[in-house]
Amino acid sequence: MARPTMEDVAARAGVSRALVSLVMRGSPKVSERRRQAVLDAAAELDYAPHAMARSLASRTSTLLGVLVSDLHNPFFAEIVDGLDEVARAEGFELIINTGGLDPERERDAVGRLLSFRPAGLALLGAAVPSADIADAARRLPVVVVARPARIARVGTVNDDGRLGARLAVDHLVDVGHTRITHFDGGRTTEARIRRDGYAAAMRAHGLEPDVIRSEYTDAGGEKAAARLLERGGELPTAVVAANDVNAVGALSTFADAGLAVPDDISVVGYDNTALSALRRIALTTVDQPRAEMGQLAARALVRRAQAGRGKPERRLVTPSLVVRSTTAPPRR
Amino acid sequence: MARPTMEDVAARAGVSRALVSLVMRGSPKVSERRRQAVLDAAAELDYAPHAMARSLASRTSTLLGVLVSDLHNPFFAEIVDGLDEVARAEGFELIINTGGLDPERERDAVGRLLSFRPAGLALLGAAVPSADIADAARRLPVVVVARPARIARVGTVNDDGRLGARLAVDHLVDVGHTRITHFDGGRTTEARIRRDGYAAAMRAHGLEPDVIRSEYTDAGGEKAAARLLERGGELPTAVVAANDVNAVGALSTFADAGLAVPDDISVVGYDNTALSALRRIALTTVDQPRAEMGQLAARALVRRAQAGRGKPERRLVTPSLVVRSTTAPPRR
DNA sequence: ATTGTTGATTAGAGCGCTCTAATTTGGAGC
DNA sequence: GCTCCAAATTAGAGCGCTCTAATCAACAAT
Repeated sequence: MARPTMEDVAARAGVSRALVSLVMRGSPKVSERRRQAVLDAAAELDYAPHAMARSLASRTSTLLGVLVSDLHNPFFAEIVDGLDEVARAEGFELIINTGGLDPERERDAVGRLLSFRPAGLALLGAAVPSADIADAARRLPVVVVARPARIARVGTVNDDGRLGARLAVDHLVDVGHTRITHFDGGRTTEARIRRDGYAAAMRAHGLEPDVIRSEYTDAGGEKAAARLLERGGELPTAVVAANDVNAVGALSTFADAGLAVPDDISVVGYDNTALSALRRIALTTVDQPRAEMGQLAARALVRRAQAGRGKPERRLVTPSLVVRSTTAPPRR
Repeated sequence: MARPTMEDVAARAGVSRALVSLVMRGSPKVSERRRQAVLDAAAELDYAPHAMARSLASRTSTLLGVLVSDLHNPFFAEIVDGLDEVARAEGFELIINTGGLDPERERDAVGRLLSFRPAGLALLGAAVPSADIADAARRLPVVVVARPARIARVGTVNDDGRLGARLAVDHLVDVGHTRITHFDGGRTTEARIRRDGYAAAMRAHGLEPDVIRSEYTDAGGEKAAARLLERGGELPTAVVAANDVNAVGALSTFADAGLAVPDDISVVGYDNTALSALRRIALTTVDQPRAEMGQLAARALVRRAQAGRGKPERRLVTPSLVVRSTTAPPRR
């Protein structure tokens, strides 16, 4: 059960502990003969360096703290995939906590992550109070992903939600729609940006914006669609939903009401999660490059961790439209 | 940037380092007066213990290593949620790596996790060679989740796939089906168990099993359905799919072929992922209690980590049927 | 005052490693 | 053989903490 230490390897190889350390770190200033001896001894003992001891002694860390608001949401899971990919390549490990969008719990989670003195901290769509983020950013590189924020020393990675919303509107206008309603994502900054983008795009086409308050869930989409139907008056011919699950909720309600999609009404989602690609759903949607966002975040942290200092970047990735089967010219 | 150490707190509070250590660990044998002094000093300096130093000195760890084959799959993400919940409650943190079902890469990932000397290791649906798992199990508590395995000293948490498959078949037979085809999940042990469960259940009802080789993906479901249609002869009236995404793939193909679900053909999924609950999909499926599986795994690790020794458990959780709208009596 | 006794506090070693500075080695050059 | 020098190796301190054993304080009992 007790694993061998560097001391054991040194004894077996007939060298000093320091030499074993050099070999383990791949130092070039070790003679070939000794290196082999050490490597052999290590292999015989099945030795592997103790990452924590190493970290403590070298005052460096190969840990990246990650706080995910909701792992269960595939959107974040795919960002974590991107983080993981870069972390692996750069020799870092992810230490993950979830926050569940509860500020108190998220503060605690951040504190626990920081107690490991990680090399950097990534917050994915988290609701941690800005003041705490700022505090953390004084001690280590921090990057906030999928939540627009301007906090001193804090890097961000977001998609250009304004552009994304415009892509959706432009596409619908292109195929002939003029009455386009937006189901929004609620009170978050991200939702506000998309909503503003939608409104600006509508006005640019000389059209009247029409927003129904909603949220980033399946049920939210159902309710918003129901409200739209109850509202009376002329129905829009297209809907720009808050995100993919919201769109799928709307799809359900429209189907129940006997409305055909896309013939009676077109629907555009947002995120391009795996969900939208299912042929059964085939949702036209705005792609957010999630893996890329995760990669950018990880690279930013690694870079700043290694460079000692370095100013945080605010990255805006470019969304793109993916046209599937839920949009078509309006029936005239 | 340099965080205060226990030494700093001790100096400020006018006590020894050891006393600060006791206070930080909530020891009862500290006078109230000193405790307050230490707590105040710690607060003033914004001190927080260094988890790695603590871990090194105490020869214990509050890290649980987690290897996820595919985080992007919501099934695993929800298991991680369960792990995270228990870990948080018990004062542990998760250190996560993904393996992508590539045995070589997974071996490496396990090695990296072990270099942190975690208190336990959870493998979620991973493809790590059994020999490596056995090796790891010699050094620390290991639990394999969602992958039936019998390895010395290794705990497991799985659902009873045989029962799950039977639930699906029984339900279909109950509502009147007799020609029921299974799209299987390929070569994995889990898939074999479900396949055997399906076949046994069919025979128990005096029916002939009929399996089409498939896999745990959307595309796999589409292909299997296509093969079924091309095969000619009388079509089955129901399909037990490998899992939810496989079922959704089948749904798409059936829709394209003009087959109505559930009127022309019933479909049952497996897993009860969020996907199946979408009203647009409303898939009848077998629920695997994923969060519970994660919780059980975490608890098993924590228990064994704290108990020193302790024999690994093999837990079998009970799946249950969730009837939605893709199953109905066959048309006669 | 002296002696116990119990509870509170601390000294000091050590966890497994890295890092700096010092020492040793092995030739090259004479 | 001897000197010098660069390359190879090592001694030893120290990272921030915990743990054991020893010391100290306070107070009741004699």
